[in-house]
Amino acid sequence: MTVEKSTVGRVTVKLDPSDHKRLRALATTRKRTPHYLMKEAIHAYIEQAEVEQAVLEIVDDSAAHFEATGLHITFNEVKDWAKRLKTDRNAKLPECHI
Amino acid sequence: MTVEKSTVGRVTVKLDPSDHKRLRALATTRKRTPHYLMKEAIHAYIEQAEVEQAVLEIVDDSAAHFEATGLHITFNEVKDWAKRLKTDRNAKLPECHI
DNA sequence: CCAGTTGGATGACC
DNA sequence: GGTCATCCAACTGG
Repeated sequence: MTVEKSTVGRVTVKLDPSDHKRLRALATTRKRTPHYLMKEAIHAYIEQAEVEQAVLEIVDDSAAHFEATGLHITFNEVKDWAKRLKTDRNAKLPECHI
Repeated sequence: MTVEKSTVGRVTVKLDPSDHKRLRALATTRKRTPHYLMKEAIHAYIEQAEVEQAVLEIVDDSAAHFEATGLHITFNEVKDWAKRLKTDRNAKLPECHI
């Protein structure tokens, strides 16, 4: 309507034909459009990258504590923690228990 | 090299200005060009996506076993296993020990 | 300086 | 919304 100026942010990404092909294949498998996956890829990458730095510091520091104390945590707790990091970057690891 | 120049991979991804801005900020922090990160993002996404399906199946099946037996594994082992999955999708979880 | 490649935006078409 | 094509600016190797 009203010949509006969409001018939505388009960014031309130059990727290898191999990547493009795999992207399309993935989209077909997921019943999604390749473009949707590209947006997801960029969006996810940014979120991960921003959280990445925080994770590396927390993990490295916490991991050393686990090995030093010899404590163990359940695999389920590790997964839960990792998922919470994506939405709560200040989420710390749960209590360590034998 | 077959003088062929058939439109090298150019994929225009329409993303929000917020994503584009964050992408540029990330590139500046990493001392890389924004475009390079975009390629990396798509490439990494494909690799992860292909392995994702395998991980979900293995994790779900293995996780149930951990909870059922009540066994625990070290956090370090979980990290090592996750990293190996990216290059070895048939890598199974290490021995469970109390 | 020119050619090839990367890096980035825009217009057009489906 | 999704996809392709073309042009442009900059850096790089010869």
